Amino acid sequence: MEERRAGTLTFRLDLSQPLYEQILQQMRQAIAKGEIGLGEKIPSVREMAQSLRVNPNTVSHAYQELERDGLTETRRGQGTFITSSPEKVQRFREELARHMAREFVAGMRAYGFTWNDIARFLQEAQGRHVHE
Amino acid sequence: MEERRAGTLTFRLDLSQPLYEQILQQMRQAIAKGEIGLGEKIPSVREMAQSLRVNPNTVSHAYQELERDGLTETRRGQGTFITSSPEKVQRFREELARHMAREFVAGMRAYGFTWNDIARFLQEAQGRHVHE
DNA sequence: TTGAGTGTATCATATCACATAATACACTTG
DNA sequence: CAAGTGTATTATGTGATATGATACACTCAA
Repeated sequence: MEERRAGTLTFRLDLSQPLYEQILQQMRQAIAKGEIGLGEKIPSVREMAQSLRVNPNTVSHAYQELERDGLTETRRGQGTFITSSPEKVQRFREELARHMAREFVAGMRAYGFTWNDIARFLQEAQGRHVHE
Repeated sequence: MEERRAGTLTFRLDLSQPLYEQILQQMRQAIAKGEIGLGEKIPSVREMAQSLRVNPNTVSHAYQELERDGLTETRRGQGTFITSSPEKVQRFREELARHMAREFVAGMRAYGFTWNDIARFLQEAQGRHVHE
């Protein structure tokens, strides 16, 4: 429920999930939405840890996952930077979306829902948002 | 990866999730799909534990969640039975589907995907299944 | 060259969820 | 009464997570 700022980013952390997972996901979302520019430097592990009031190891864990995602590059002695390759971000977004969609459809089918059911509940869920 | 049988049911358990969660989900799915008849008795805690080669406490944990779902009724000294109310099963299915759809749409939007994106990836995911 | 700031690695410690094991209790039925 | 129900309790063990304290290799500006 509480907001914590780190540079231009804002984080919401709670106890429902591992901290490093929450940091990781919110960083992924910020990158995917272009809220951090390509090639931009993100706060250092120690800075981020202090801003979020979290242990540096926890931030480091999240940063290492980001690099495995291909979303960041770390330069020893310099810091961690968003990848300057739009293709890598795009690839991440597509793989993620495909994964989420597959999981959702498979999950619904495991409970016996047909494609028509799925479409119906999605329409209902969409109603809660502005159509873009 | 391994299949374990308990009465008419078949379970697949691994180490990727808590055991009680896997038992719970697969029971929910069996009930939602009508693979267990309304009012039917399900294996006792000890039976199920032996069939699945799992601790009775673990099975008990799953059974108690099932009752919280409104999917089963427990009669002390007799056993655990699927609810005989079709409405309760229907209600569970609807609430579950609504929840899954909302979570999915919200998750996709958190990464900046529009409704058109969502529809596109869903079509792609659907292609992996038979249209019913 | 030095010092401050990078990411990273390694200990130790603590907590929590999960699973198991062993018992025990209240209840129902044959 | 005996066997089979679900449930509760206590103890033990394990793994993931988080913290804290240090240390190391690297880069860059002063």
